[in-house]
Amino acid sequence: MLPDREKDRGTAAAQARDGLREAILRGEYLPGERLVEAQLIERFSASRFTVRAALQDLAGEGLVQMERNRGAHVRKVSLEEAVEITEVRMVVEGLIAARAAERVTGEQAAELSEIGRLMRAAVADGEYRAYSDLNQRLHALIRRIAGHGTADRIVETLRGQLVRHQFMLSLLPGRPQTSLPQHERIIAAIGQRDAKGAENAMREHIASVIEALRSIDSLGGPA
Amino acid sequence: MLPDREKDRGTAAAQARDGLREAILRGEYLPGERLVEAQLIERFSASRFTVRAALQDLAGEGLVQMERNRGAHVRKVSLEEAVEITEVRMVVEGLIAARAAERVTGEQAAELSEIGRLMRAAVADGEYRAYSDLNQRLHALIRRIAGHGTADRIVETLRGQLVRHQFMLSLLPGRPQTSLPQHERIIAAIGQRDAKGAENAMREHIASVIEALRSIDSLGGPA
DNA sequence: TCGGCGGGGATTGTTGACAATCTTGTCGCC
DNA sequence: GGCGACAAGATTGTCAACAATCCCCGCCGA
Repeated sequence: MLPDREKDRGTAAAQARDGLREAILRGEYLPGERLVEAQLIERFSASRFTVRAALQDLAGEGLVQMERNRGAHVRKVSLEEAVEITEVRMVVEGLIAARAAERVTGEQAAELSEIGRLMRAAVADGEYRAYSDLNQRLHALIRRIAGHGTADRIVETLRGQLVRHQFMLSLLPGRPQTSLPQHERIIAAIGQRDAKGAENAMREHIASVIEALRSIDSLGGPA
Repeated sequence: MLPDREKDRGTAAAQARDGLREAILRGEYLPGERLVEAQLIERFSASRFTVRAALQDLAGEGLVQMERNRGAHVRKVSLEEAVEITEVRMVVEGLIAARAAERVTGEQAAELSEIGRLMRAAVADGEYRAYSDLNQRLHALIRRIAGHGTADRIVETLRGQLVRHQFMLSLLPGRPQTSLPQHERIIAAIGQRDAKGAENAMREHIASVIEALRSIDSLGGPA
């Protein structure tokens, strides 16, 4: 989906694009906020040409929205859209998990188990920030094991569109207790090279994320 | 994934982008062929600025590949990539089919059945071109019923990257006989509002497309 | 006081020119 | 005759200026 971008790392255009993406993902620009070209020019010491190219790229990734003669805004993702995006993530990460189960090596399986152990420890100690990091590491490792470039790019793009919602998710009390056993099932299935089981476990996991997403809204959701 | 583009329909930029996309999809520019800006400027009577924007957009869709200082090429999709892309399509269209089964109205179910009847007739009469068109109509209708914007955009983007391979698929003798019953099962499951069944039927159908894709290669594949 | 109507400022859209880079063809040397 | 360096041409990368558009604000009349 996304084009390979390894070719031009370091150019002004790439720097502006990556810098702006980071800034948006970090929450420096809030959803709906206007991205004025002149400001970005100053911030990234780039020309308008470069800034516009960066904005167009990020529009392609779904992070910003451009309207003719009205400029660029940080895209606002409604709850409904967030659910849709997560539904797609559910099936694509399911595919990734299945493929990871088919291709996993012994060493990689051990790495997965190690993450699982760290996760249990983090939950037991109430270190939710660490747990959240491990969660990311787990999903990333599974994707690396699967080695599915197309699915990978899509998931990465979708994830970018959700950072804001994901962030709120991690604040939900009780989430780790819910997701820990799900993660363990995923790890176990991949370790046993059980493709179908891994896919199901991953889908159930993300399905529960969708439920959590919905519950966020009902208790005074995003701004 | 793709940004909404209804805002600027009719502008020079949109015309260049859509025109170029059509040209690539029509096979007017072959995979690997260079897209020289000067030529495109003349062809679409657009400025370089506009042409570059169009190229960048299509790069975001995965149709063209841009390399710094080396210009834009029509992206070449290897068999392996084609399989990957179709695998993702398999799971995402599965999601779409499941959702279509949940939301289908009586009228829409009748429309689906009608397409099924026409398909049977087309295969019986050996009208494979008509069958291929019906195939597209069927998938499009299912997507419309599902009303899943995010999944829709992704499938559309992926489909674009495969036109060349899809085209060859339709030439495979015996394909219609294989896929007709699969289509019938999809239609039946959606008609019965059987979400799980619809998803499975769709996935089996596209899984068989993947097999067909692989077999194409083994008998003297794409240039 | 409220609603329509310009005017001014800000912002984006577009163009053409110039600079940097790559590709190709040729020449000279080994 | 083959190989590498060089130069010319082609192509893309970047920029700054100009034109078009929109939005907000104050003004006028009902």
